[in-house]
Amino acid sequence: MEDGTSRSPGNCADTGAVDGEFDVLNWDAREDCEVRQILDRIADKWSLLAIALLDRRPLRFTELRRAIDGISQRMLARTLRHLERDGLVSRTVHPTVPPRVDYELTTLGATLHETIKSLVVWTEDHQREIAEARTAYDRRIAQEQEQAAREAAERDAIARAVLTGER
Amino acid sequence: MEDGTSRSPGNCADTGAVDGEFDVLNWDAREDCEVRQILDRIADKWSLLAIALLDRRPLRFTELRRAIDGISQRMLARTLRHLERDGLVSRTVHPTVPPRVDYELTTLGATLHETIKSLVVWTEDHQREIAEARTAYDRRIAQEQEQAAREAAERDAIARAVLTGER
DNA sequence: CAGTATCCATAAAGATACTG
DNA sequence: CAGTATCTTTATGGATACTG
Repeated sequence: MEDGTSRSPGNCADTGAVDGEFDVLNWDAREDCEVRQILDRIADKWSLLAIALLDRRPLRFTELRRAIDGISQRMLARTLRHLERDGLVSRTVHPTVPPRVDYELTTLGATLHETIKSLVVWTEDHQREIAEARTAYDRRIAQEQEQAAREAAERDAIARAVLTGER
Repeated sequence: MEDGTSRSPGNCADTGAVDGEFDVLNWDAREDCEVRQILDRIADKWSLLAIALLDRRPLRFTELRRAIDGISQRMLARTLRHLERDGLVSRTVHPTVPPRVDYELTTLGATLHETIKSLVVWTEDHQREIAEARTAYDRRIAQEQEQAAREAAERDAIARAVLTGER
């Protein structure tokens, strides 16, 4: 069996009313902070997709597996157990033959989905901008490398010329 | 040098106006979908924190390193390059001695921060609920295991009794 | 069907050392 | 200071076998 988050409890949001300016660099500073742990969990690649998909209707294990392209059986099981443990997803076993297990968002999970959705919507809205930024960046890097190569070649040529002259 | 996202372009949001019900399981189904790739990037553990921290003011490399507890130099450099490539963060080199490099959110990055913030706020708001859910889950699992152990012991006892009787 | 358990190959993250 | 290069460790994914 694999373990989940069994490290130190480490709650860090108990700083009370401190200086607002310094709080900035402190709000989720410590790694063992509970908020950081939760964020790591829900901002996870697979968790995000699972929650997004479960919003519409309950889904079975295999339905999720098919819907989330690229996830392994192991990772899906793991992700679902984590989400269940955090109270975001409920697992319902129907005592039928063959067995049927439905996963669905809890009330808590549904509230999370709202913010997740805004993230997805943002991504869709700015997809093109990001693609353009990437293209521009890659082009710039390529140009810089070419430039560096040219300069290196030039230095080489000068060095060779000097050596030839000295000879 | 490490490469970034250089796989197939794979845009999948071009399905136009299809059946809304089926679109659900298709909206980010394919792994090489551009939206999926962007989500994986921005929903990343470190990216999230970097963007959250950069919202307040520009920060230097080392400031970020100190502010994001637990991040390695390598991962910070990597994360920042990714964010820069995606046009979310700008990198400004000041030609001073010692060198000074400022990172700050771009306009695009600032819009993303809005949704990231809602995620962080959600986490803070529901931190306690999640903690309770975890405790309840862990307790339930422990009880189930105890129960299973008891049943196994009982079966053992019965089996032994039968064997004794047969003997 | 819905998993868990295990072994293995690979990829990502971490630690460390070194450079402009 | 702001990184890159390199090596090590850990996490993840794939395949397979096995339960209830």
